[in-house]
Amino acid sequence: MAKSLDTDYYFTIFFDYVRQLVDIPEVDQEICRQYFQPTFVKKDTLLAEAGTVHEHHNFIVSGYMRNYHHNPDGEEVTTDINDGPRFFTSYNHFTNRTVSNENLHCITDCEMLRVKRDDVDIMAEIGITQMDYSLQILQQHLEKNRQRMIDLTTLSAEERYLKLMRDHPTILQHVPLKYIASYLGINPGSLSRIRKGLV
Amino acid sequence: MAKSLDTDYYFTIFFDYVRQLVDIPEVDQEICRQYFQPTFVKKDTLLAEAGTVHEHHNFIVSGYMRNYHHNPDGEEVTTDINDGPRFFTSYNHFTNRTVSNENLHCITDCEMLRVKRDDVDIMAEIGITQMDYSLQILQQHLEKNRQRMIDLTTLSAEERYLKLMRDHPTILQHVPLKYIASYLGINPGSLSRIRKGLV
DNA sequence: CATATTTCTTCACATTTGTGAAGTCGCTAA
DNA sequence: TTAGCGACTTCACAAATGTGAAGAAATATG
Repeated sequence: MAKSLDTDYYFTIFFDYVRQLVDIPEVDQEICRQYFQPTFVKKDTLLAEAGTVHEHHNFIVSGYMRNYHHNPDGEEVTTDINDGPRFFTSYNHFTNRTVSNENLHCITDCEMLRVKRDDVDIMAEIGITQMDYSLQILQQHLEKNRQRMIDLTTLSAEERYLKLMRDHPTILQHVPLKYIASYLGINPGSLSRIRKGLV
Repeated sequence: MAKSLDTDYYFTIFFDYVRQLVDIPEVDQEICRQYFQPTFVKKDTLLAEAGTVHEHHNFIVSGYMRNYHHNPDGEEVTTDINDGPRFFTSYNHFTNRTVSNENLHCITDCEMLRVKRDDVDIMAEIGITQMDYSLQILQQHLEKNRQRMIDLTTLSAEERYLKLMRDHPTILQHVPLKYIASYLGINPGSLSRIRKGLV
């Protein structure tokens, strides 16, 4: 019944995060403990690969991950950088079980809670809470996307970097600059010059 | 029972659109006909204003709309441009009934189906279909956003314009260039130069 | 129809950002 | 330790985009 002590706090962090949006009945919490698999992943692991069907829904307890793909020219493009706690999945391909074109890269050591694709459906059947929550979290993501698109269309490269620095200072300490440059849509050389100009 | 003939095709278009993602039982269709209000809006109408709580969920049957706000410098920024059929609502503020910072502007004459905020809840109670659909449509939007962010970070201004031209040629015929420029994150003068260079 | 207003274009110039080569630094593996 | 590799920086130059003013074109208004 009781889980091993050392991964207990995974769920503490997880439930605290979820409770920001919606209440979780005891029953549902137990279901989560049953299906979510505490996982430790070493730095520089490729958790899910482009060209495959992603089998897990991931919740980052701690650590830094990024999402990237290769464009038609073969260049790597980082589309998202995350520091937990947060869900981190390419919803579209995941729910439809289609081949994803994205790679999930653990930049640092990561503590995660993972749930298999099939188990998501089982959980959905058991309780409606999960669906309700899904709606909310999708909306939250949409809102974040909206802001990021506004930033990309209205801010200069330097302003985007400054904003990232202000809003997510720890990312800069953990994530290689080349990924940050790609995420911000800035050439690595240009980012270097921008950083130089700030001191 | 029967609706007036001239707005009947509003629902035809609406149901055809929804059916691309999910089946709609007859019962649900009747509920939709009951709560969705066919609306005709003249060109250059401000359908919903920043600083207010948006009271309607909008489905564009035909016409061109845009979403814009004013940034801290007071400059107008177009964040989305749509040609129907499509839903068009700032989900986040709508579902939470919070004051929106966005303006919904009908660029051309628009045919729409609108449903009041309160009625959305009633419909949700009646059937689960609507919720299931919401999940899907939110995911679809997320996917579109993702692609747009990729374009903004990896394509040049000219490439973004060319892509819009290729994927949505009719937008160019109906939407003033200043809005398109704002949407693409390009200075209107620069867009003019880019267009000149293409012939 | 004439006028006023808005949108779009054009231009010269400033600024920002990209590019590719070269160099520095630090880490890792043999 | 040393060689090698990847990440980051630096530089000079090229290219792309922004800016503001002026004018042309289109559209709205009386």
